[in-house]
Amino acid sequence: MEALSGRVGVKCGRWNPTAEQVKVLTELFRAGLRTPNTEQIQRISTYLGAFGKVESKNIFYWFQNHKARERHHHKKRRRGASSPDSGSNDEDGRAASQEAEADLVLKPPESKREARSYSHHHRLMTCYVRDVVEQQEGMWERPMREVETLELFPLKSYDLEAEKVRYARGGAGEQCREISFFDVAAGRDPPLELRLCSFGL
Amino acid sequence: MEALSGRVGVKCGRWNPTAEQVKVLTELFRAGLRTPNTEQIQRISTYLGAFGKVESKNIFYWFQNHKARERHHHKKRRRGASSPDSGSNDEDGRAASQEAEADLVLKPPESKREARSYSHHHRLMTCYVRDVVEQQEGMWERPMREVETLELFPLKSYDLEAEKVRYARGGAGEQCREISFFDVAAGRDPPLELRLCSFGL
DNA sequence: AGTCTATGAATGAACG
DNA sequence: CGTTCATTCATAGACT
Repeated sequence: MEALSGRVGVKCGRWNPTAEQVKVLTELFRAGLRTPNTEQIQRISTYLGAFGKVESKNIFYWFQNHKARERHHHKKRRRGASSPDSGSNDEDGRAASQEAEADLVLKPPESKREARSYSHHHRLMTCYVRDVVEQQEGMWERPMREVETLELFPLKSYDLEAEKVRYARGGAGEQCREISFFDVAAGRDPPLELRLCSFGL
Repeated sequence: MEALSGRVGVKCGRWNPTAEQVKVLTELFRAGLRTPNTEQIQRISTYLGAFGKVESKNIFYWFQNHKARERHHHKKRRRGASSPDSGSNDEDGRAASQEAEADLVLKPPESKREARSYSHHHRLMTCYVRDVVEQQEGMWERPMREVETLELFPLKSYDLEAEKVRYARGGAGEQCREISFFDVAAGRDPPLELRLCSFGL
């Protein structure tokens, strides 16, 4: 059976969360996290990175989608019986990854003002390293890594048009690599205590 | 086959629309409905519920898939100029019910849950007219021909917003069709919740 | 048997 | 943030 929970295809065109990643995200969501702020996203992203490749934007989208969908049709929870997959596809065919089974312990938001933390996700910026590996004739032996920051999400012309949205999509001859996620480096605990504690190892 | 479509196997794992349900959905689609909003979905779902078990999300997915696939199938468009007005350029691959569209007046579902008295009625389905758009080689991607809404029934002064049907392309050769839902409670006429009238051709 | 295909379901990504 | 698009996974039914 294609019960290969470990996702098949491995189409590197789109993030395919692993079972562990989904589990963690789901837990966080269940715990109440709805709109993680940049810092939280970073943390989660970093944490989940241990289970597989993941970018911060994936985390961002995941929560956005999960939240939006929970209310669209998942609200009509009635079936239960079958519940094809979705929520609990786990079954963990086999914890593909090592037993780095991590559980998370997070404290519920202390106060209501928690959601206020997030404001602009436009703030998110990523640094890409563009390796100009043009192996063409007359290539400028200039392997300089041009680092440019670009917005993670294509913003609309509404605001911050001050910046130029450079689309650094994977182009021929040059590959982009993400080296860092956000413009901020969290060093302390976020206001909203969200801790990821892994135990078992 | 499941001519009776009375849900034979009862594969509770996946919705299996009955012939009647598919017919209605197909008609609605061919009539121009592409992305029903929540309310419309609810209506359709309720209506189709008389023919068999169905959830709102099924309706949602149905339209989503139908639209996506139709479009996906429309990629090879490479027709050589055909007679102007050559309305019938099927393209539909599987031309479902290309003809039987005429006067499809759905019989009122007789289920215990009848029409609840809606204090006010409003047009739930927009009616749009789309005339034949012959696709020529270079201009087939005509934006949206501003569809216009027309009413058959004496609608009150409802806002004629017409939900800016941004995507009206697709089914080339679309004739004039009209759909409309209206609440039964509004009148003491026989409980007809959904009426689908097609004309043209 | 097995394979195709149509299509229901899901979800990542993105738009407005 | 609600909505929509694009891909993909999964499976019932049809065909050989």
